[in-house]
Amino acid sequence: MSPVRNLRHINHYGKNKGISYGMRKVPHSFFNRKTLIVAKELVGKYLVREVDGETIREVITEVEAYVGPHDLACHSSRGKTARNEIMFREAGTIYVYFTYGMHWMLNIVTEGKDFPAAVLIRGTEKVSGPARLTKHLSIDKKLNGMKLGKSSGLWVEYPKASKANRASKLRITRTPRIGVAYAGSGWAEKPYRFVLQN
DNA sequence: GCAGTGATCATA
DNA sequence: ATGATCACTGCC
Repeated sequence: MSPVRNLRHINHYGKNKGISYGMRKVPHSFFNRKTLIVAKELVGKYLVREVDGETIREVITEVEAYVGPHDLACHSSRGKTARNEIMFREAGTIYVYFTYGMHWMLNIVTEGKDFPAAVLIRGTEKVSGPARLTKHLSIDKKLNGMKLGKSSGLWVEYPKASKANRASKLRITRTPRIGVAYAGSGWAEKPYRFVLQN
């Protein structure tokens, strides 16, 4: 059984009624680490959305790291603004912003308070593309500034340790980030996008 | 290949 | 106040 099939099996196991047997919530401390580490480790974990009594639980397949104010592709690279002040908050805070007049982007704040960095969630097993993902999961500005957890109805889970998932090795590839060609000094080319291979 | 669509931000 | 931009998508 391939690693991904193994994860899908676990996903299916805990699916209905919002129950998550064998799953554990990722603590906020998970996000209070270097953004590249957080990004890479988010791939293969489960994004959980609880809204209107329904629970959606899907494997995260694609993310990008925006590593701090020195990163010229990062919103915080030109100082604090009304929009990006969320990025200066504690790790595990949800940063949702609006772009192109119609799309919501989902990010999770990383690293220490007052260090503005985040991971953009770009896709799950069911949907690819950051704007399609937020539409699929009913994510918009109402979540902006909330923390991951029951109160926001959005969090991340991972399978409890077991022989099955300890044996699974995820195949993750790294590429440059999408849509950041404007970023100078080599930041556009940095391989900060992490994708789970099928 | 590019239109759509409007908040956000820099400039003034 | 104004104009350019935009961590995108879908249709041509």
